[in-house]
Amino acid sequence: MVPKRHVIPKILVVDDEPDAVELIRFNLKAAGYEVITAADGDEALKKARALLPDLILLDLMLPEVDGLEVCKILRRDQRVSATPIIMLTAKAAEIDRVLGLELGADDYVTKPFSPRELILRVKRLLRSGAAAETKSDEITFKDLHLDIPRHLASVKGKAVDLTATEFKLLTVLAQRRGRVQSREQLLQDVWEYDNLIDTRTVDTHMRRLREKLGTVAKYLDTVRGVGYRFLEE
Amino acid sequence: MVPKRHVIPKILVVDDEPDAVELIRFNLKAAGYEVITAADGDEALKKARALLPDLILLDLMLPEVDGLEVCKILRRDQRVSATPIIMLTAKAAEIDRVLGLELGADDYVTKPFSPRELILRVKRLLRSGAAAETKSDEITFKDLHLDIPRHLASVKGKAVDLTATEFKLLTVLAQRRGRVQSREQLLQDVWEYDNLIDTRTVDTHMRRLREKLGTVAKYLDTVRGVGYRFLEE
DNA sequence: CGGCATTGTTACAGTTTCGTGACGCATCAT
DNA sequence: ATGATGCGTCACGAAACTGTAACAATGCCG
Repeated sequence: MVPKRHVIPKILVVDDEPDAVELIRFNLKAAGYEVITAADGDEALKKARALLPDLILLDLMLPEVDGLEVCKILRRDQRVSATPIIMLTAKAAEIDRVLGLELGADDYVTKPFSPRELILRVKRLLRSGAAAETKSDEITFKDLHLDIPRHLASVKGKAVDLTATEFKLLTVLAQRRGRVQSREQLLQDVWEYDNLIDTRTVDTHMRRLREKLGTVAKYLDTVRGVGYRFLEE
Repeated sequence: MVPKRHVIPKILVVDDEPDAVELIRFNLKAAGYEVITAADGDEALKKARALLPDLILLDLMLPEVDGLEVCKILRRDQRVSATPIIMLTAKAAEIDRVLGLELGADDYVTKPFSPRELILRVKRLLRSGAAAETKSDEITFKDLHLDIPRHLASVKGKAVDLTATEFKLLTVLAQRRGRVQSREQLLQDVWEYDNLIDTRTVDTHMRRLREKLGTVAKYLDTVRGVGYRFLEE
């Protein structure tokens, strides 16, 4: 499903300005990544498909096929649709425009950027591994399937009837798979701003979820004294 | 936990020209920052690691270990790799600027600079929250791996089940690797303002940690009459 | 070697935290 | 209206965690 990760993360840098490419290459290599480059959209598409990089740094302004187009095409390609993409743009204002187009980049960096900032974003996206997956509007993990826009949950293909709150709680946990969420955090994200709610309420909803989820319940893990998490394995 | 930002941002100024240092110190203090200084590369490295400043002002030309080298070394050190660095350089030459940036500085200022300009850049970097948000959320050292957001500890890749307190204690020690922490200090950082607790409690938790950590236990070092530390080698 | 201070170890009781079932209230379609 | 459904809170018991004290072991000083 998700393309396998390389031991040394492989990063495809797509930019037509040689200076920028070299600066990025230097820093990524120093940070321990393998770097491949492409100077235009066609080359980018070819290399992305052939070499299956773990992450793509994509300049917005490219000759021929521009960055937006490349991004869209990549997102439609099964093999690379899950690969995180960081967009490079010259102007902060462009980000708004890009966001408006909803084309599924995972992060944005405006030029000029500090290498440290870039590396940090790269690290973050690579670490979150499931980056693309968590952004998508469906989540499948083990026996569980969540279709977020349709508000449908199923275990082993069998629909499970969840209330709105239960669904949202499960979604938040599944999207942050592996990471512990405190009750406060969950209240904020699931119940939104309603700080008047008792933290123990979360427990009750967890219980109801567990009850309904059958075999999936064992992935709903309590971390005593901290919060809850959706197990990764 | 992530090393917390100091309430008053602490800035390390590294320069071997006393006049320049004083000028900077005066202006930073006037702007409400705490200032510490180092006159050469070795001192800079030591202080950066021991005092964990929120930002570093680093002169490019230093006796012994020069600024570039210091920058490189700091970037490799997990504890300070996320600390923003501003390079100070006497030469306006573009070459130096690029070199500095490639080595991971976040900004640069050419001498002579106006105090106002310097303060503005300092503020910008501190504000960008870069420091806080980017401090590493995992720690790997020898056989030990700590993933803080996931609340996972593992030794040689095998998960170790730690309670909330144990996890936090270990995290604090690992983050301050090499430095001895007094029991009082640990109580403050791990137990947070709960000064009613007996210092011997720390001992008990250390024991529990050692028991659970197997081969890593040998890095949990007792400094008789002082406290505990996580050994560096 | 002996005495003192400090730390390691063990056991245990008190406390905290969590899962669970029950309850009352609000909403809503019938 | 009324019954069903969802939600938030509460109370209780079980289990896990934590702090402390008491004792053993160790290091340190002369």
